Amino acid sequence: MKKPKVKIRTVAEAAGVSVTTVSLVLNNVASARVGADTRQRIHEAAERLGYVPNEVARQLRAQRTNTLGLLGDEVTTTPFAGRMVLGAQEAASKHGWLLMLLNTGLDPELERKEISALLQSRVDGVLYTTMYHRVVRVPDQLRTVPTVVLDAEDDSANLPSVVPDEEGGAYLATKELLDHGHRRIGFVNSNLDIPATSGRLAGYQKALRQADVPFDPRLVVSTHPVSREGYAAASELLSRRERPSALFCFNDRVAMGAYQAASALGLRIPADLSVVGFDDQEEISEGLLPGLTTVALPHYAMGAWAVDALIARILDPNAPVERAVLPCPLVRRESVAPPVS
Amino acid sequence: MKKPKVKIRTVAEAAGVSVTTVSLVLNNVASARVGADTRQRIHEAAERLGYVPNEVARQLRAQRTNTLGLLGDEVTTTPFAGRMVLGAQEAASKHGWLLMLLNTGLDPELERKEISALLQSRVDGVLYTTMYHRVVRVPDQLRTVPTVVLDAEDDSANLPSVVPDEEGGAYLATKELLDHGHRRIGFVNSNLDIPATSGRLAGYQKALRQADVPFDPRLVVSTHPVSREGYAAASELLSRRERPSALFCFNDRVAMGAYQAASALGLRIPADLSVVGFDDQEEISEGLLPGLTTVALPHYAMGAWAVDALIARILDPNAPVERAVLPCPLVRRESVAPPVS
DNA sequence: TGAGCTTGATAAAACGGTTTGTCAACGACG
DNA sequence: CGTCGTTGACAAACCGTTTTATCAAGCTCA
Repeated sequence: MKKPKVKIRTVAEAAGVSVTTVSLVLNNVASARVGADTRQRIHEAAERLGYVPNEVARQLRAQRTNTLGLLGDEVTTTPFAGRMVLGAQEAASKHGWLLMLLNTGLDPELERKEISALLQSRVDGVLYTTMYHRVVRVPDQLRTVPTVVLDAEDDSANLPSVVPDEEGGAYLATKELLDHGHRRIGFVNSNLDIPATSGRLAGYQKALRQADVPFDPRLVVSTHPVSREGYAAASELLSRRERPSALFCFNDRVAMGAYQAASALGLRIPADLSVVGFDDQEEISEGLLPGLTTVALPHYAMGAWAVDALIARILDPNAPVERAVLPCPLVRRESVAPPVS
Repeated sequence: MKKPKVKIRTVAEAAGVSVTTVSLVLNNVASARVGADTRQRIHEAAERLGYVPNEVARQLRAQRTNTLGLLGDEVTTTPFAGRMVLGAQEAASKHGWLLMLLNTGLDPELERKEISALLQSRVDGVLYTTMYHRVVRVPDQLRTVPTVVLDAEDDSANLPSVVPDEEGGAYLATKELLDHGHRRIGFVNSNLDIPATSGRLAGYQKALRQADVPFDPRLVVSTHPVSREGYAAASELLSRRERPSALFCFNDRVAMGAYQAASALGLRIPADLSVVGFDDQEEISEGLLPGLTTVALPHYAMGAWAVDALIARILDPNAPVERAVLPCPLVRRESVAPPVS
């Protein structure tokens, strides 16, 4: 229970040298000239005493904390974003930086003060993130600290940001179905006003166009993108006289509803109906039978990219403002097969 | 782009007083005697200059960071644990503390040094957590810093910890089925050697005993608790001559498999079969049709409890070592109904 | 022999706050 | 009129590092 706090001075005295010398040696300062024997003694003393430098003192002196703040609208902990946080965390760790969690609550007035106070000199930069891809207004208080927008785009467009390539992902999904021979491909889109809605529609259309399949607006239905609504939308689509042979679903939850709709209609997947989802929420995509072919959101990669970009900006404030759009890879499972001819 | 760094000295000069006085006034030190007019001037100056104290300097002086480390085996960001992190984060925030994220990677040797270095004086305490409830050996390096074990129990049993009441949750789940009149209740348990397996079995048995329903071991099957295996296990159970009228599933993923098994066998839920899950993973429990009645793991509450306990211990190292077992509430949806008589 | 390098090491000044101890001025009181 | 307590304010020490500037000693070379 004793805590004789070994500080740098302790080591210095043990090695019979000055504090300066210890610091120089332990930090491997290139310009320092210290005899080999002295170095030896210092290292030994430090080792023996179990010396670890006080990081806070260091931070004060260096005017840098090597810490990033992950600031989000309750996001940070949404199950969805887990991998994004992980990507950020591991990237930070790779650079030797730490990640601090900050949730913006609901009271913006209160939050404003709190955040700027907490941020003050505790973090060198901020990852501003949202629960899902959208356009945000970054709080003014962040103007003073290097910031990167994660899984979102700021309206002013002068901050680095990283978002998923919604269009590219939808293109891949649709193309996967086309490549298997499908021509009547239903699309259960969302009815939310977010980039994913328009982006995925664009990707769907692009793939069709490229395959010379005429776009039929009647095959596209919009709905609130949850399982229950997906069930309803898919049921409607699949009950038509000329039913689609495949369904591209806005997300995995919708796809889950589609599975249930197909089951209710006696349609087997993928024999009678092919389905592709979006998001790759593993509880769903892996849990469904058969496994759901879907498009993965690059959460991990986005988190990592954002951290890299942020640290780059901290180190060099004049670094260019990049706005990344990361690819959404197709994850093949068992829900796609050629249509019955 | 100017940054004339307003520090406490700036305020002092602006108000025409000493640094000491500014500190005293701004921190509302009770024992300080400062004239009302002077206070006024200081507050005005601080406000006008937008002064915010440098937190790092403060930490150095106070020898305290008011920061907690959330340390886990990749946990911290598992979708599952999102609400746990949120609970911890919000509790910390309530106390005015911050949360730092640390993932223990895979290389324990490397990790050891890294962690102890990072921990050194950057955090005042550590939340040691795991992906799911189990017994862990807490790394030695944590012996030096106040630690609370979250969603796990340490083998030495001398650290505060908080875990879900597996038995109580299973009891509630089973009782819910019994209360609806079910007597033949199948239990698809996990085959993993974790507290949840034995605890949930105990709860299941306790509920049966209390309802005077004899325990029939043939109604219990063990399997790897994922959807696919759940499907197989449930199929087997439901294909028996005397099939159970209800299924208690180890977790929601298993329940998801059970839904699919029921569907394949032409059994409607809840008319022909009642199902209760465990975990309340909302993507599943809310996504299934009908909604899955399940037992929620108290992730949020556990996170909050752990933070409260940790801060209490930091403030008073002699605080008693509590080991909490938090209740798992039943979440009713639509998957339970009386059996067909 | 002394001027000038080089080597090895250090004292002291930051970094930006908090806290302790001291002190001058002033009114009250004996 | 001295003494004492109170009030209001501040100087200086401290927290644990890093870094700059300085210095003594030894060596080289003219």
